[in-house]
Amino acid sequence: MLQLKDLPDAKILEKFAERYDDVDSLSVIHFLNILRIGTELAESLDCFLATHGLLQGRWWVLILLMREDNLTSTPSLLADKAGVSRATMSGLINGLLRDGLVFRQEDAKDRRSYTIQLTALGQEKLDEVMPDYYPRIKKMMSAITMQQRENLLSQLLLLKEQCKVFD
Amino acid sequence: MLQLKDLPDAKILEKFAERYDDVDSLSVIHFLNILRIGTELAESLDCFLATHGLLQGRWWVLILLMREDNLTSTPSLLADKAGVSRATMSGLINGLLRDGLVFRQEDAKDRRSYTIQLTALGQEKLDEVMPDYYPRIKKMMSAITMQQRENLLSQLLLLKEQCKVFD
DNA sequence: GCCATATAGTTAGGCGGCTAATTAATTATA
DNA sequence: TATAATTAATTAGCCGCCTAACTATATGGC
Repeated sequence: MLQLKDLPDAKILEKFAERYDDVDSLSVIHFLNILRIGTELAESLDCFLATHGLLQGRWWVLILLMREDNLTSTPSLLADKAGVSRATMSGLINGLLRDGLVFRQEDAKDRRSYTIQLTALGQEKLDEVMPDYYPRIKKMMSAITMQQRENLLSQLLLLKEQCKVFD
Repeated sequence: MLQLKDLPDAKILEKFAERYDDVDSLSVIHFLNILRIGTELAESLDCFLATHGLLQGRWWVLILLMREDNLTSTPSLLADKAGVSRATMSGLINGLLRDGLVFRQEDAKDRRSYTIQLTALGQEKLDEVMPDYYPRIKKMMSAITMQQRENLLSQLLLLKEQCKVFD
């Protein structure tokens, strides 16, 4: 994420261009603005979740469980889907267990493993958050037309493919 | 940041729409994709900085100092501009001091305060990183036309203004 | 001039993420 | 079948961020 608040303007970049070759001021400004706005959108979401006593990590675990037909998954699958390490998932699950939002069932077949299932309390938590979440997302996205959204996404996707410039 | 890897598709959201009203699947998918791509762009930058032994926090401090005519600033100004707390800036500055990339001058007027200045070594560090950074940014952004970039930014800006939906 | 208030920076402690090492169990192979 | 390799989860320890509390200094009425 880009925490930087004081983004460079053309004047500042001109100064840097005196010392360094190949400074394309507009590219830099555009790139940083994209990162900055992404950060602000994500911070808004975090802030919203906080009003429901949740952070992204735990919220996504609950949602990933609710996606499953039997409301059940395993720590390693959850880690992969949530995009965190297994160590981090251990911690997230412990917190959710402590609060009674999920419960743990030993796996009879593989004694190294266990499954995690959403509890009624976990479902209640989602039933509190999601009906507040979806309308807000709908409202936010309604700020731009469907055509604009598709353009936006396709252009972001082009940039994402260019992440390889940093390899 | 959106760490989630397994973004929901229309089928999953349909399932959620059975339980919750007002689920606009496309809005959710678009919103999460924007956050996800933003996260990936930021991760690429982090990864690039890591190859030069830097993380964003310290890198931005060096750049903020280089922007100044006398290569000098104060901890609190740096914290505001970098978008981190003063406590965090204390830690960043200590690390940079330890590595000799900045140095500290007491303020004769106000004994609570001091100034931080970029050292020759700090400048060398930037002279190593920036000539590697700018061409990559230029190359990345060249994936989309100037017109597309402006559209992209103006649409992202519209969404950013809608962050208020989460208040 | 003195005390209340404000301000600059640091410290302490918490949190969520990471990697690397560890424990325990399963699977494959010689 | 004994052992090597793999896999699942946890633990330990680090890092960067945060807030709240603290220290030291400066400032502004009374």
